[in-house]
Amino acid sequence: MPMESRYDPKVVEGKILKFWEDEQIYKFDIDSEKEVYSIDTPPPTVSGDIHLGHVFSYTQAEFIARYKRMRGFSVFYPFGLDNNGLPTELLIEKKFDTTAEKLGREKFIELVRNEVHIYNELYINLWKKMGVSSDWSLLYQTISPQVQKVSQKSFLELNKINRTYRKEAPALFCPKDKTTVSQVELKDKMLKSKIIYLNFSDGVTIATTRPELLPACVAIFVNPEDVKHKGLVGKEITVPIFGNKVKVIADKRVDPEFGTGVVMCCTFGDQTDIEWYKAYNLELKMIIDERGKMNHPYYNGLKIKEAREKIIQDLKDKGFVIKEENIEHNVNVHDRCGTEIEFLVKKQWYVRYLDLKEKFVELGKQVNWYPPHMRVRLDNWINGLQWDWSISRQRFFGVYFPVWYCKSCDEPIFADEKDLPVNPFVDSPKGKCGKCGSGEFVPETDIMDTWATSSLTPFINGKWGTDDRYLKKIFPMSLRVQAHEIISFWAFNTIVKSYFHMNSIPWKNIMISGHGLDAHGKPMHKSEGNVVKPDGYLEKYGADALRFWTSSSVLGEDNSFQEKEVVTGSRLINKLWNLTRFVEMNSANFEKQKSEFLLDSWIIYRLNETIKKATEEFDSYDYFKARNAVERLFWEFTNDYLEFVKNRVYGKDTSVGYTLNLVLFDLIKMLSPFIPFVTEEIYQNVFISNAEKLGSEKTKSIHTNSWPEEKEMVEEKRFDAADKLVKILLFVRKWKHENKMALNSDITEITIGKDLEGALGGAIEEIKSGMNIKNVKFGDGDLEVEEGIRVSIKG
RNA sequence: GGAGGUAUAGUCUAGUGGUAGGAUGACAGAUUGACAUUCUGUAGGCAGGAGUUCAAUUCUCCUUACCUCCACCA
Repeated sequence: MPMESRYDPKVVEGKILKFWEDEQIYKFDIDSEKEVYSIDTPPPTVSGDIHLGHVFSYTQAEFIARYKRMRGFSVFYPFGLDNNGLPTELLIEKKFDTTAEKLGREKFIELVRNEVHIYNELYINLWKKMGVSSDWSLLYQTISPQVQKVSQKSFLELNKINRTYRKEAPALFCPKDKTTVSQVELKDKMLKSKIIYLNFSDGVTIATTRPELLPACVAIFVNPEDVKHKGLVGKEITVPIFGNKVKVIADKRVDPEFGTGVVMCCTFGDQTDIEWYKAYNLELKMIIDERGKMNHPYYNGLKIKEAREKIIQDLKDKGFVIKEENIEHNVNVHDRCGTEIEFLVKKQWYVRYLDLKEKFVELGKQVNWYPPHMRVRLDNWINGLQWDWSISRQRFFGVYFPVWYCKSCDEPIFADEKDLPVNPFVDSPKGKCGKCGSGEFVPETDIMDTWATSSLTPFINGKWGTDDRYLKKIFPMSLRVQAHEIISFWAFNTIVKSYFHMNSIPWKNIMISGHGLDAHGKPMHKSEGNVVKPDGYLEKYGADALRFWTSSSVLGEDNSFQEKEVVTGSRLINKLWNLTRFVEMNSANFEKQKSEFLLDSWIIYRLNETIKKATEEFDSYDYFKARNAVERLFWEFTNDYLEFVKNRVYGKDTSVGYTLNLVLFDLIKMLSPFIPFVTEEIYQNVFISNAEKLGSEKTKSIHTNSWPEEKEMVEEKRFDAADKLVKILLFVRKWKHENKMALNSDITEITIGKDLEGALGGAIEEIKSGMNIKNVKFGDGDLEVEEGIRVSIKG
């Protein structure tokens, strides 16, 4: 088939995509006898915000998938979408300028469900266009009933093995919007405030910005290193106005330099209060209610700010105030309305795992980490864990707990596994409360933490509880791919769940990608306005060229996006295209044969070296080093070897035809994981008909063809001679350039050092033909090519 | 504040205990029997300081800057 004179990615990539889909090239066959290679990829959060950073890390896994497929594995490569979480909620709230609270739970959920597919399509289309070789029939979504079922099943199993419990815990709460909020909805804000120095008993002075919380004071803290206050530890101090006594405890979270170095802990004024409450098992005194009003009798239902004014006045009147200062400090406010966040106490579900820290570290070590140092982050995270995993979220759009509570005694009732997935707002439990016999129930209103579900991706992919054949085939998965900032969440929680459910590590290998940065090396953030969208570049240069950029740094390193890098990619693609055209035009007819030419041995030897190197690097997930090796051979092949054998090509020498096709086919194969479209097009045009002649199977697609194997060995001695020949030819080329001669002009005579006569004496014709040299002789060379190689040249 | 990472030509990136490789841009030249989205060549670089060593860009420590995660001032 004659090739088009120009390669147009816009036309070809669309055509190839359709071909892949029609022929189901990437279909996973559950019944295949081949060894399975299963990949656990991150389901991107559907937030409407796709940028080149995503493309960067996702395609890195893609290279591996394609490599493993060519190595003969049955590759299980599913894709997922994480669309059940808060980002999706916020996306829809923003689009319709509404909130879940305004619309009401059921209406809101319906709206999200109806809208989210629009965004799903954006993601899927982009990944398809990028050439992601997933089996799209394996696509999962975290809002789907199947995934909810897996997630609820996991919860029930954890409950069965006594790994869940319910406990009162603080929830973030916005007193203005009267809603619970999540951590990602917070932002820092500098606020002007007053800090009041209060006189407690025993000569203790405490500085506080929240005097209204005084009735909720449950303890007093000092730093253990603080010499000034060492004597206080263990004493009981009396709280002003309210007169109750609280203990003094030493804790390193206290900054001895701030205020007076003595802190009161009120449940709950801020994050530290919560930590202390948990760490020291302190009494709980909640004095702010869900409407943002004080419910302590002292305040008689005042709002927070009014309460502050009242108590300050009261404290002043009674002489407890020593001084007040104006300060500016950072506080957490609700992103949407700027109101200072308060804490509420709600009963929430936890997964008990604090007793297993050592086990988790050990499991982390059983996984192979690429790059290895990334494991340290997991270790640090696990070792620093201070409490169990809270999996309740006071939001709307997510996986429901399969739980109801008895209306009269609050006893939890769990759903039956065979009824999953359940919606506790719609479905009801069967029978009566096992504790009190009541028949009335209320649903759990919280939803599960998004990590409680996404930590189950191996189980979701394994169709756990639906078609366990999958789980048997793919678990533990061969590879997890993810970015580094979520090691402590996604990677860790997946290890936790796999341990509880399967007593196993979830995957054998984990590959951690870096971030794609903007052109100035800054991370892409919406708020910075430096988010680079892929679409324009995809349109302009095609997916192959864009993938060239994503493969241009080592695994785990960040890489800044440079359009020029994409241009470099498209030049390589263009060169590859034209090289193939040249070979096809001149050497379409070749026969397998042994070549007597030194240059042929040289390029075959180099090919073998490259295959070996690329294979090794790919096996350790170092796609970039593999690419580098292949790229180097590619340029040697086209700029050096091909130029030196051109006269043989024009002379229709069939032995050069065979070598050209043999090397080029392997080059195409080795480049195909990186630039899958153009290599497929070349394969379909040229190599599919010659595949068998070149020692490969004739497969439908290059991507299901075999990874190259090393060719017949070239003796070291023969390669050494060939390598010297190449160096001499390169030297002559440079000499021509320095003497302002055309590269195809004639050289009268070259004299090669006599000591090389043994090695090169039989290759006179090759030397002549390689650089258009009229006469070659051996004798004394006056120019040094390199140590041991000397020549003289007559122009 | 804690943990981890990074620092290499104008720019983007490899790599090494002993002459630092590639891309891109710059400059010079060649070419029209595949390719001007070509080819050949030239110039240009290891953040700063201390230490270990015969030898440090590489190993150790410190400083500075940036990135990620965690914590965050009562």
